[in-house]
Amino acid sequence: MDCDCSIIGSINIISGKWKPVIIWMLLSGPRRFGELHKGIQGIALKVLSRHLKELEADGIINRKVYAEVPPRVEYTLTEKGMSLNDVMQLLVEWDKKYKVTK
Amino acid sequence: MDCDCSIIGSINIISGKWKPVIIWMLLSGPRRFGELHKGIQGIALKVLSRHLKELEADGIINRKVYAEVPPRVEYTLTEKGMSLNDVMQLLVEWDKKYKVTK
DNA sequence: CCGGATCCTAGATGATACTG
DNA sequence: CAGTATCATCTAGGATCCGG
Repeated sequence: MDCDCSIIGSINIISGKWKPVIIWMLLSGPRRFGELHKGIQGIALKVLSRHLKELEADGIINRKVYAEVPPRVEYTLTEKGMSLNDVMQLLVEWDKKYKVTK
Repeated sequence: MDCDCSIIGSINIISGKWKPVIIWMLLSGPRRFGELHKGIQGIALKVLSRHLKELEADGIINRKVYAEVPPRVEYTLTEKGMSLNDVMQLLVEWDKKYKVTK
């Protein structure tokens, strides 16, 4: 293929059962690991952990560790991650328009 | 969850290794089963078949069967499917901007 | 030519217990 | 608190054979 690959690349990044939700939550501000876990109903710790690592590797989010007791880790969106806002908004609008989500 | 679900719904529809490519191909006009199979390098027949059924079930594409010999089946986008054009374009632009696809 | 039916594999997801 | 380790499960994806 040729023209199609550009779509696959971007889709892959937000593909994953929970990645869009993670991004969505971070769009409204920094979140700690525990907050994400609590906010995303039903996600397994392991999955959240791996998704966060993948998103970090893709340059979508930043991971900031505070050397405190108790430990604290905050996740924020990078500029690249922020730019996904448009895409997310469009998807939400599209969903509303066509009542995809029941 | 609540606000997040709207994203999951729309993501799920275009989630799948080849669905974006299928939609992308159909955006430029109707395609026959064989054309899609030939155009999408490396996809298995079964996968293409299932993806098409799912997309049809989701109301994204139409399946038109011609009672001819040899058999002919054409797939076209529904209005709902067409409306994904904006999303796809945005994804492509986003990819270009951030060089996601190598 | 267009797929449906089957079987198979790998990776994604989930639940629980354990560590720095 | 923020994960990792481990085990079980689930599902998408792929290959092949067969029928309309």
